[in-house]
Amino acid sequence: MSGATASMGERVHRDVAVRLSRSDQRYTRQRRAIVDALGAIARPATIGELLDAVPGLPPSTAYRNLTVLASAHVVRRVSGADEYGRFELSEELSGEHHHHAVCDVCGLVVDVTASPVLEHALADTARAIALDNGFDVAEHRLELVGRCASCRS
Amino acid sequence: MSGATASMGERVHRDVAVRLSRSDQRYTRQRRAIVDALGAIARPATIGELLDAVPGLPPSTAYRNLTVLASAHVVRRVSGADEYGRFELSEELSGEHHHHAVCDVCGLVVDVTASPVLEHALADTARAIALDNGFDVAEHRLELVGRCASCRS
DNA sequence: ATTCGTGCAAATAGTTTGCAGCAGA
DNA sequence: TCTGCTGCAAACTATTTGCACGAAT
Repeated sequence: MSGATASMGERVHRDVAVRLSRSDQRYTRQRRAIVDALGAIARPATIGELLDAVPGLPPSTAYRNLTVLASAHVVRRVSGADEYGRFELSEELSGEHHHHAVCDVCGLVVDVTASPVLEHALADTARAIALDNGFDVAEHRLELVGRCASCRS
Repeated sequence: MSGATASMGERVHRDVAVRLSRSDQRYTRQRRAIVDALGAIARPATIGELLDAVPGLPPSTAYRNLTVLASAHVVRRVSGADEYGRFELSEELSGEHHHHAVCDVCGLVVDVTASPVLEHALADTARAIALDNGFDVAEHRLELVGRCASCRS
């Protein structure tokens, strides 16, 4: 496996650069570092985790850049069980549609993927429920709540 | 319909009292007011909404009581699109299993219910996905993301 | 009576903003 | 070069805590 130090695929960085330039934004050292860190962590990360993962990244810059990256659809804001801002690379970038499993003890959030068959079934059900409720739905998210391995004691 | 002023069903209050006494907690004026307000609002409410709904409720008391009520399983903490603490009565109390539709423009969260058939299909799918991912799942939540009526402009 | 809840005010933590200097396109 | 990003520090806002008084069992 490639280390967390190595930058992630050039493809991703190129993609990010394009998305940013669309909004007249630059792809800078810190933004690159944030994207790399999110790629390395590989699950929704809190601001605190990001600050730890990128030494020398001041909170103000982190917040500002996450806002910018979110509006450029490079990252997405996720909410877990507790109230901490969590961010992950957008699905368009990471290339895989996934859902989340949330530990109701420690708040950890991990990614889970559904097989195509299950994903299809899920999408159908979500669409039907939305229809029944007159909601104009763009997207569905499934959250599995339970215990993570380390809280299962 | 019964007004928002009237206290909600006695059954609910009795149930809350029992749950609280189990943890050696008292069912006080403010806790009662919070339960009534959540019942009247009928969707996940932010702290701010609660403070408005219950005149004379100081923030400190609201936070403290919501924490107590949450650990007594009277209310549940919910997260929406933005980062605000939101609370709703627990499903065991309100008696109905439901999901949430989140407006990705204004952050409003409303309850949606699924027909028994759809709910069953959803539960099956969720269980299968959890199984595939080796997650010990207690509960599933579906979130529909889209636009609420007033943001649909 | 005794223990816990309440409300005020002060303390904290998380997040946002102003501004002068550095860096990317 | 020219505009926008960065980092520091100050400002805010949301949430938590200490403490003396009032209320529930």
